[in-house]
Amino acid sequence: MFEREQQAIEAQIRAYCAENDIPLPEVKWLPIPFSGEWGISTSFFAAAAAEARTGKNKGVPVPVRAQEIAEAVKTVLSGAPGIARAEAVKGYLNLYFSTAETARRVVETVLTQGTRFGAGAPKSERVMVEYAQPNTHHSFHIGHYRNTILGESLARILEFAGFETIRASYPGDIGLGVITVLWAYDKFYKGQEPSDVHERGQWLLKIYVEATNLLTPKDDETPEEKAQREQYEAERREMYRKWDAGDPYVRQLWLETREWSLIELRDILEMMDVAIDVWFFESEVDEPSKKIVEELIARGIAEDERSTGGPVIVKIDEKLGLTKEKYRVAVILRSDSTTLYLTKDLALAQVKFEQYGVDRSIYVVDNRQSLHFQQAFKILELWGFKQAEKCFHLGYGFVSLPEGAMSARRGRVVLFKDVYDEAIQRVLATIAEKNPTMPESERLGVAKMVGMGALAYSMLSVDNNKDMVFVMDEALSFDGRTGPYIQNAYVRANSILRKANTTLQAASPSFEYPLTTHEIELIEQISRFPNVVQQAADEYRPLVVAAYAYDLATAFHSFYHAVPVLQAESETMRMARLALVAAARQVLSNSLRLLAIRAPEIM
RNA sequence: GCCCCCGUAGCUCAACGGACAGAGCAGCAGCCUUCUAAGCUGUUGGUUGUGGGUUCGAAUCCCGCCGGGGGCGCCA
Repeated sequence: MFEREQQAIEAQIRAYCAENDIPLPEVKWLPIPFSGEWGISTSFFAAAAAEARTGKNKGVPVPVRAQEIAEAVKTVLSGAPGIARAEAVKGYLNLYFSTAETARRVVETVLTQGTRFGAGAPKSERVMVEYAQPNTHHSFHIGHYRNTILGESLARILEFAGFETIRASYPGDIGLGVITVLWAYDKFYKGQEPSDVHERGQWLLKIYVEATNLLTPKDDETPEEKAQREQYEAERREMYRKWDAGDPYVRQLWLETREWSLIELRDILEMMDVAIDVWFFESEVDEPSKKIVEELIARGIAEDERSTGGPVIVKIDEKLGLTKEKYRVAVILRSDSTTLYLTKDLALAQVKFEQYGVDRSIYVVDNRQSLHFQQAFKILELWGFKQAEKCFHLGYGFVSLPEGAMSARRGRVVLFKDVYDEAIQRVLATIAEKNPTMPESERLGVAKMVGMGALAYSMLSVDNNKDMVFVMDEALSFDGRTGPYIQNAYVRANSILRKANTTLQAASPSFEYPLTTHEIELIEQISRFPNVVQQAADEYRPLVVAAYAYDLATAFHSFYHAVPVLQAESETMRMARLALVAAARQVLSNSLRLLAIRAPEIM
């Protein structure tokens, strides 16, 4: 927040250490815990340890020496600008800010910068985030939701941190699963499709499940059943072959059914407030990827076993000279010369870097595919694609259900649309109970925002790489550490400001009065936001923002409960607190936005 | 067999290598003539799976083990 002062202090510390021959590795600033006042702190353990290694001060324990240094530095720093007092405790140097000045600067900065408060300086790097990769001809389930909300939040964070960000969606619109649906639809269901967008999408999923059953060998199969199944299997293969050859009938059938899925997907993305910049389709990189395979064969990286009925493979470990198996052998073309998921990812990487000129490419895809991406990136490297090192797989734990893994085939999936509908119903019920005076015209809109807020937060408040079990009652809880709790803080702030009926920008607030600990804590939280954004962007972790938003909301709720604003005892305090409330509302709004959660004006 | 992820309070999860490991839920006790009680305050609950190592300092980094999940030649 106060970088200039902080740097000046840092320079003074360095100067002191240099004069006294104390090696100082780095100055790391931390907020002072056990608050009640605020400030920054740093420790001298590293310096004391480094000094001990040089042989100086033999026999003096490091913590003791660290405390000595802290005390010495403290005397040097007395009277530094912006610092009310300094103390040396247990090897730490704590610098307490002067409260009135700090409070004014924090609040003013937020109100001046508004929606841009916390944003990072523009970085000259273009980042692509790929997420939202559901298969077409299926329905969007809660696992796809985690992927999409994670990717969207990450994209918003990176963008806000200053990176030029491109959001990419990569629906799986071709592959054996898609062909399976096409085959069954064409054979058994053509012309029977439901009219509702979502029902139609879900209907395709039902067809997929049925078709898969018809095609899966059964234990007690009769010879007739076996013959029937093999006949179906042959038809499915034939359909894939025709698609691959560009057969007009199959292609038309495919485009039409694909569009049903895409219509549903676009509708869902809109519900989630997600705006994709670039749509890639697997089918579009199908042909280009075959060219890469040819090149890999020609250059001896891939081995073509098709003449003996085998596929085209890359023996990655062998090419890298590894003795232990790590990347293994990857199949990059089926024996019938059709491409695989991996094949297409090779071409897609090329498109991203060469056609869209990105500097970095992030793939938000669940952890189970980590081998796939390691293989893809290594093959690209072997191929000589130098940006391979700029590809990053952001894995996350998959979502399962209390009864086990989701399985479309067994009909055991939780569809996003069902959760969405349920969320809205629950919020409407809660509104009826808690805020019966809310106008009817507002209710649905608020219910959507709050319901989606609860769901989004339940996903984003768990670290990416952790698996999660989806339980409706937990995901749609409105109490405690949840999205609605944060939204409610925003609403309460908004309510005060609405009733204040004053314009704030007139005078700059004065905090020249004894601040309560609640005000101090709230200002402390507000001032953390820019660093939080930076950390989240560096680590690719929306969780950092999610945790912060909750802490900020907690600080606000406590403040709200304990500190009168409209009824403050003096006009100065009233104006200062109104400004603080406005600042808190702004930062709550900014952090919710990074989580792709909307902030309702009332709830 | 090899590779990846996870293991922290009864449950679900946090914790830039730093000060007393924190929240929510569940439990218990309080707070609505005052800005929205979707809230606030207090309280119960821990040998961070385990054994070593590195470090002034380890839940965090390294190695081994145990337990759970996932992946491993023509699914995506």
